[in-house]
Amino acid sequence: MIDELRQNYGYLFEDELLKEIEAVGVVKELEANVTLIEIGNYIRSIPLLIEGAIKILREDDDGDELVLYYIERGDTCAMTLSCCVGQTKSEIRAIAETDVKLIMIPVQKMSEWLGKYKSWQNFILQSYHNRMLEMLEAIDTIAFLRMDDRLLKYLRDKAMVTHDDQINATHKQISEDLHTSRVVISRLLKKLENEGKITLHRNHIKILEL
DNA sequence: ACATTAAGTGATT
DNA sequence: AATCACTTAATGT
Repeated sequence: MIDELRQNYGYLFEDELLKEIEAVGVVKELEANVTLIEIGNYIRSIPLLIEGAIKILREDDDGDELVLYYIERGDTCAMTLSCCVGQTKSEIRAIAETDVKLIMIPVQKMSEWLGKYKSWQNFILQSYHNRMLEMLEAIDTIAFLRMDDRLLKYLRDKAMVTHDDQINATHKQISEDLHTSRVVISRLLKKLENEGKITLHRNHIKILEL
């Protein structure tokens, strides 16, 4: 575990902190599409991502989902942090986008380290900041962009996060992520295909250029 | 061969 | 951009 830690966080944290993380953290491996955090859950530990990607969703009153942002290697979840500190319920749902390996850190340690390690403090603050920026971007996308732009961004994000130019999702799943109807996605995807940016197949999409 | 599920399309709001 | 109604195509049993 210490090797994986070094590899992914070594440049961020000092040795002492890495050792503490090793002593107290629990490694977890999850398959794709497993729910890590459900809305309303209380959170008792902080995830540090080693491998894979996690998708953070918000759910509205009707139970419709909306993707807020993705967490990747070297990230942690900002929502988790605010929940832990405030001892409140989770406002979001976290689902493993790919197979995922992560280290869970108990809340107490995480706040203890805040005072103890400058690097940890920076890490937390930095990741909070990044998440904030991503959130703003997500809001912009929803409020100001039309569906076709949102779809493009979605495809780009998804390809980036999975490190693959093949996207395995049905039009229906995409439409649910983007909070729209399947028909609209089909039409927009068709348009992108005609523009030569993607090719469509049953159950997956191949990205040519974005 | 038949049922099921994914995707494509025209018309309407 | 959403919804309906319907078609076509791919896949599973």
